[in-house]
Amino acid sequence: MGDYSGDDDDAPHANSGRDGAQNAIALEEEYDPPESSVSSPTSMAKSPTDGSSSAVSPSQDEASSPDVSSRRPSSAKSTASDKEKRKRSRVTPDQLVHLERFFSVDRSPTAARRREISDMLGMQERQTQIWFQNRRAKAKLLDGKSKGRAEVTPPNSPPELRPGYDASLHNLIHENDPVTIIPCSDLTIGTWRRISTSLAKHDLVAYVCENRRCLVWFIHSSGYGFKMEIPFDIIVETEFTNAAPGSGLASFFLSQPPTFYLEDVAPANGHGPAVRSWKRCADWTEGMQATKILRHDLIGSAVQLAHVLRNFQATSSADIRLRSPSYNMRPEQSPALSVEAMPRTLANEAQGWSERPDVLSALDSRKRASFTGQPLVLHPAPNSVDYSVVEDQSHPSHPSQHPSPAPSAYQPYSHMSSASSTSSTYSSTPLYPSEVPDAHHHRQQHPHMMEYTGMSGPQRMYTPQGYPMPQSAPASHSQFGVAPTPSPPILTTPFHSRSELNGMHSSVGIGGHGGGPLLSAPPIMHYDDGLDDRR
Amino acid sequence: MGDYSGDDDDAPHANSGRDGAQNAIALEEEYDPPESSVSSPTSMAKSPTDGSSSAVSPSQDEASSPDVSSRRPSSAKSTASDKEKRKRSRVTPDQLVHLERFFSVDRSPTAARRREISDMLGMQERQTQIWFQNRRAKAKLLDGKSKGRAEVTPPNSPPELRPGYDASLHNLIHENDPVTIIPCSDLTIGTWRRISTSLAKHDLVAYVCENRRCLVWFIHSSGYGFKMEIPFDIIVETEFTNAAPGSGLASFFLSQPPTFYLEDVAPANGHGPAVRSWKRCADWTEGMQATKILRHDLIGSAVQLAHVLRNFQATSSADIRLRSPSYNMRPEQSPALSVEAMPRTLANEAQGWSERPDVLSALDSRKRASFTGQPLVLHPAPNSVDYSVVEDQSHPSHPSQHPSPAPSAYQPYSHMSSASSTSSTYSSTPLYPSEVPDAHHHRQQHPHMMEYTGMSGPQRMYTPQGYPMPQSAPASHSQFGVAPTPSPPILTTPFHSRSELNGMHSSVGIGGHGGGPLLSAPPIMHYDDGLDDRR
DNA sequence: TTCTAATTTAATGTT
DNA sequence: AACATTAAATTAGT
Repeated sequence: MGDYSGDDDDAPHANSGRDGAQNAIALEEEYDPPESSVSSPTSMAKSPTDGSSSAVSPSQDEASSPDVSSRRPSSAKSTASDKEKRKRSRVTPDQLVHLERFFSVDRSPTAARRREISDMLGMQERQTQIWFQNRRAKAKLLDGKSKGRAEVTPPNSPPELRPGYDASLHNLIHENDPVTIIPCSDLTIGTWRRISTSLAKHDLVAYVCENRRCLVWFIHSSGYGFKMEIPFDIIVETEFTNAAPGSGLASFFLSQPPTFYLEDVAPANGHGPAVRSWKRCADWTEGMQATKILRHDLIGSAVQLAHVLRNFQATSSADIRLRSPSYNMRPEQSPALSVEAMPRTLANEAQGWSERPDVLSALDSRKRASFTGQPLVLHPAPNSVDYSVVEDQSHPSHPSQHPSPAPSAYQPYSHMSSASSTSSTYSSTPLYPSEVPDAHHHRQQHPHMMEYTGMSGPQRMYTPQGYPMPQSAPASHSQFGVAPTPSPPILTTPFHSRSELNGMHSSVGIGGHGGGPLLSAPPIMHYDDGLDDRR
Repeated sequence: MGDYSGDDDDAPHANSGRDGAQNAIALEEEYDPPESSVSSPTSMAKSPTDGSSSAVSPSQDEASSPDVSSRRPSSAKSTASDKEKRKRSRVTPDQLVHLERFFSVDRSPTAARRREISDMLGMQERQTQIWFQNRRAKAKLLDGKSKGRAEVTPPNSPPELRPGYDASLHNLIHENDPVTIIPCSDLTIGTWRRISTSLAKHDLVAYVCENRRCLVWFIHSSGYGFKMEIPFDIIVETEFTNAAPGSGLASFFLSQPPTFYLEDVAPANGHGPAVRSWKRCADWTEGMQATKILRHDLIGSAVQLAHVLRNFQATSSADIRLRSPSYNMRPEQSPALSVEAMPRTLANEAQGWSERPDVLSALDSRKRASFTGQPLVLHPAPNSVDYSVVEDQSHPSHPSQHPSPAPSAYQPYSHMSSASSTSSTYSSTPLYPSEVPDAHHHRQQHPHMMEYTGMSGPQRMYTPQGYPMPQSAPASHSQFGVAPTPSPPILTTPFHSRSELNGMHSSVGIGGHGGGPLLSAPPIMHYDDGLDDRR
């Protein structure tokens, strides 16, 4: 009855038209089987030992003696050294680093993308494919596990970082100091906006580094890591507003622009598995807005954000005013922020971010919902809510955290300039072709958004002076010969739009598939002068 | 480095359209009512194994008395359990056994046939269809692989069993002892004849088992395995004649009937995947001719046969006379055996074997050509031809195999009775309705054929006495309730004529589609008393 | 033992 | 139906 495809009728498949040739996928292309042992006659299924994936074997020596050339451990595959049995190639540590990065960007790369990766890393495509498969399986297992745990996690437990303590996340940000993760979903600076696709993907991570006394926004885009650090000392004011239930908007008002970093991956040069370090660089936000606009809006876990802000109040210097969390959970009731509250998203979309409209709109609506919540009313922090100190495990939390100095009265920032000055400011440094000043103006229609939008004077001076602008680096500087460097995280989420927007992979580079028009901005290149990551 | 081709070209597959957003969901498929299906609750990936095995596991007892209920591993539980995404059902071991059998008969069953199978096995039709698809893919892969390997095989290598060492073949015959395959195409015993459709299908396999000191004819028909074993010691004489170039006819003259076996498949009783064993049984040849006619004619590879015969000479007991290979390659010159030499095929055809006349006639003409070759002249074995011992690899051949007791002089069998006695003999046990005594008489026109045709006395005693006749087993004894067991390999090749001969499936049973009139013989049933396969 | 590379199988989607 | 591809499950190797 419910036959699924007509399909009946016997097939006169005399064709055996073998070999699409192109595919090669497969199951072992290259069964070069001089004598591969059919192995046990027990069952035909059992003896897959035959030469499936020969080649590759990254010789083990490179584990210890790392030689950059390890990238292509098997380039001269014809060595014939391999007897037969050699199954199980090992992925080298540096290969692993990159694989993990690629994975964090796109868990299911297309065949074409896999091929790129394979070329870059000197792996067989089959290997790469299998690696991703297994990695996906592992990931699913892991976050299935963590999820299962999360469900079991008592909701009353203190808002420390998730018990899960995502190791891959910490590997991603590779900070040497302990950090406290702040789950977040959305970061907005001016018209520049970054949306996290899912918490699991870690494309947007906020965290606090107590040791270095700074807040950090980490962004993972196109396989590369970006971050900006905000020293506690330049945070002049914070605001907190409840948005959706459980979710809050924290606004940080700075006295100076943050410091920008870019991940530098030295492919196992000399020895040791691929050194990744943070290199200081120029503002990589679109239009360098983060240099000009000193207000940062972060949407994330209400309790965690509240806790972080409260902590600020305790530890940061004198002029910090904690505007405090407000816990009136009435998200739908206050239409203070209408849809127009987020006009910048429209601007972003106008820039060509149209792929996956379904997801986009979904996220957008979610975001709007966030902003339709409580307006930015300032309440004093309810002391009744007592959260323990949020600390990274393995991190000895500072015992005395200056138990909340008396919050002084709210004092608005007088040094803010008008919106008009803002527009003039950044139009004077037209570094990004994709820059859209209009969006900026548009945004200013809402008072909450424009309030701290413009800023003048001293901050401007700080901007890209000693630090390289992305465009200035030579293209040949990339790690791989293959049109390498990532585009800066201009905006939006890193969507690997399986795009078929044509064969753009050759020109766009590593993480660039699907970037679309956004990638018209010149790629950021690594810059490694004396500036190294401080710590 | 031909491994990943297409490397050079710039991946023109912009088409590699990955999920186009919308389809990603695709959960809507929901192609079936929540009925059967093993349905592993998706989340707990680890457990499906236990679920399937435990649910199905035919306990020990029902291995002997195959319970029909095992057919539906999930029938009872099917109710509410399958909540969510019913993914990845697993085919149970016993289902698998039967699927493999069906597959061996017909790789591409029609939709109707699939439906039968699905019903029998308690699978969804969709599952069955997919299983066959995947199985075909696997088969293609496999024999593509083996073929590629076979081509590499040096043709100059000694006529040992092919280096290919067809694992599937060995799986098919599942002998515990090492064996030496004798490629062959045609086996004739009296009017009973078995033609191999192609070597690849393994529907007729001859092999030598040195350990057990016997020759074996293995037949795969209708998904079931049959074999008869001929102990070296009962081979009183052999003949060899060249037939077509490279092909020879070996005749074996026995002192007793061979021993008959039937494959018994115990569907994974208790644990372990489906135990297949050889059960002794009654003569399954048409009219039990193999019990009465002690001459076996085997056509196969000349060199291999010659080698085997020569080996006999060395290892077998006294009264064996090797009539020897004659290597006069003059196939066309001796019309000693005319077309009338093979009247039995006509008889066979008269019995209704008319399907696929194209193939039949083709084979027939080939066979005739074989017999028009050198007449059965007996030459001494040319010692100049020295073949190394044919042994299965990985088999430590027994050093001392009763080093041939002193061969006594050839003594013709005096106890053989006339043809008339023969007819009376087997008419006294009219077990096979389809038995055709006429054919027998007909056959006797040829001296070579009639020489050992009749036999009496002791051999008769050996016949189906302690061994079950196929008919004697109760029909309910089958594993499936559905007219289960195979017909004996009455004659001819196992042709799965996608028959559409109408809905005969309900009565004929598992492998029976397309059997046509031949299936009028009652099916052989499994018999499992104390007799187990010896080894 | 755990982890991971590789294999096998059921299923899906595409053509 | 073939074909490619994948998720799920399993098998091994270190």
